[in-house]
Amino acid sequence: MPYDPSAFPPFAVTVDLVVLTVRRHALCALAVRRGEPPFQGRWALPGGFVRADEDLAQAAARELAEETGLRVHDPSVPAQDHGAHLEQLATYGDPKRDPRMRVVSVAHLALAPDLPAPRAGGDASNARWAPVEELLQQGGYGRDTEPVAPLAFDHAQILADGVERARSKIEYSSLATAFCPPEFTVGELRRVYEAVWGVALDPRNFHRKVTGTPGFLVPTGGTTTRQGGRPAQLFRAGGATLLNPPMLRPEV
Amino acid sequence: MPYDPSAFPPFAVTVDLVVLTVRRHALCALAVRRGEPPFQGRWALPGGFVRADEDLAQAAARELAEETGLRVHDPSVPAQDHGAHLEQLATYGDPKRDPRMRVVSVAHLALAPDLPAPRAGGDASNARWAPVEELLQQGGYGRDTEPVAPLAFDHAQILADGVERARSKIEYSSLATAFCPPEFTVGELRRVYEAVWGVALDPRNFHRKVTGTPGFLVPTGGTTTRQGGRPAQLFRAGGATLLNPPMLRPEV
DNA sequence: AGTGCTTATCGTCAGGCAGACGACTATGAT
DNA sequence: ATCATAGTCGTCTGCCTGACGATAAGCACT
Repeated sequence: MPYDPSAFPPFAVTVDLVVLTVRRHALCALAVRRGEPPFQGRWALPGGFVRADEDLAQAAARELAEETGLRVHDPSVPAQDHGAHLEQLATYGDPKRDPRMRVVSVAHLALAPDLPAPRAGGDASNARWAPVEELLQQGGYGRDTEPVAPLAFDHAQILADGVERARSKIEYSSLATAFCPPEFTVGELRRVYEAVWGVALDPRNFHRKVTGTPGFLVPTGGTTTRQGGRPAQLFRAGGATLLNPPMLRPEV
Repeated sequence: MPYDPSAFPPFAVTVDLVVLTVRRHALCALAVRRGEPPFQGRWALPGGFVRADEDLAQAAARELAEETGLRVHDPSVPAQDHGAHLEQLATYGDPKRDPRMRVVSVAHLALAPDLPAPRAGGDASNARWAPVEELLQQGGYGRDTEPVAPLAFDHAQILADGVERARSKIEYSSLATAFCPPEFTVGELRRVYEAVWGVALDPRNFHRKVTGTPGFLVPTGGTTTRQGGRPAQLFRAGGATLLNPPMLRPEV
């Protein structure tokens, strides 16, 4: 069968981003306000079309930089100590997910430390960090007792999948450190787990677990007192990327 | 910005399938021989274009049925006791992955019990089950001391990702039962783990683990002796889909 | 300076689970 | 009858976790 362009239907391919961070003890996602139909005025995940000469990961990294200014952390650059974690999440291709045309969206998951105010192409009022609980509740009320419309398209599903991926992945990997600044304390790391999982963890057992896992944390020698209380040792993420045995998420 | 078809480049979207099964104590994948360029005559993963009105999962299920005759197991049909497991794996979209045009492929992972001879549109010589080791070794020799060409396109990467997904997912889920017939013994299930992981497991500890996990296995009352030796109890997969604590994969 | 509050860090103890492995059972093959 | 094969039940030891007591070292008061 020779190459026949009419043998397959054309698709538009986009990348959508679930960008997560931890702010004020809550897991938050980046949302942008749609300026055009469909779903005009509603909140959505950031994203855009994949360009003709671009890999999917490149497109996701480009969109992430455009929306947040974040560079993606590249393991091949050892000196580069900052930058977000970015990974492919899943692909969504329901024929009716975009009323305009057939769009297949390759969703990506990005994890970032707490950032300054977001920018969406320079317009701050059209982008915000919102607690994922608030974005996922359908037709409820947000923090300001302001009615919240569901996310545009199937973005609520994408966000839920991204949050679930993050929740499960910090169990068995060092991914939680992606939410932390380059140097952090055990308590700050514990608060990341608590925010992402929405549970309280025993500080003593947590401390034993993370400091007792070889290669997970590397002490930098410094201490800090930015949390109040007794000064805490500062750490950097160690080379170990897998956590074995995993951190156990408490039952329910 | 109004809707402008020229604002985004057109893509072809395909689904590719990593269909895994366990045959003769080895993890095998379904491969089909390409009948046309590019990569004519080389082995590849089964797959095809997504149709205009089709969801991605529907397209994958359709391709799976066309290649193997397998129906996908639908949890909403309780009486249906056979059928493959099918899940989305990842999406591959390098601009040069197909020399003809820009193709984004949404790979899916399917797990099936040992099947009769494969069929590829009725032509058996163009489809086969091959041990994944054989398909993944680059330019080596297969079981018949016959030189093996690498898989077409980026299918070696896709297969490797699918195998890795299967290997890790049987740790913490009941997915290994998808490789078994509807009724199976503890030993048969253990041989699945051994084939997928490529290790030997202690039969006594394995038996204790799987029979001691509530809801994982349900005895059917019958016994069988198809493996030789003492007759073994027959089980069906229980309702538990998550295995907690997980089955531990031995080190290295 | 002292008191109280906060957070960090170290220790102890009991229970659960996994790895190693012995022992016994029930079939088919010779 | 004996052996080979596979299945099933126990035992023991070590590791890890959850629960929680105790101490350390800062800050904000008075």
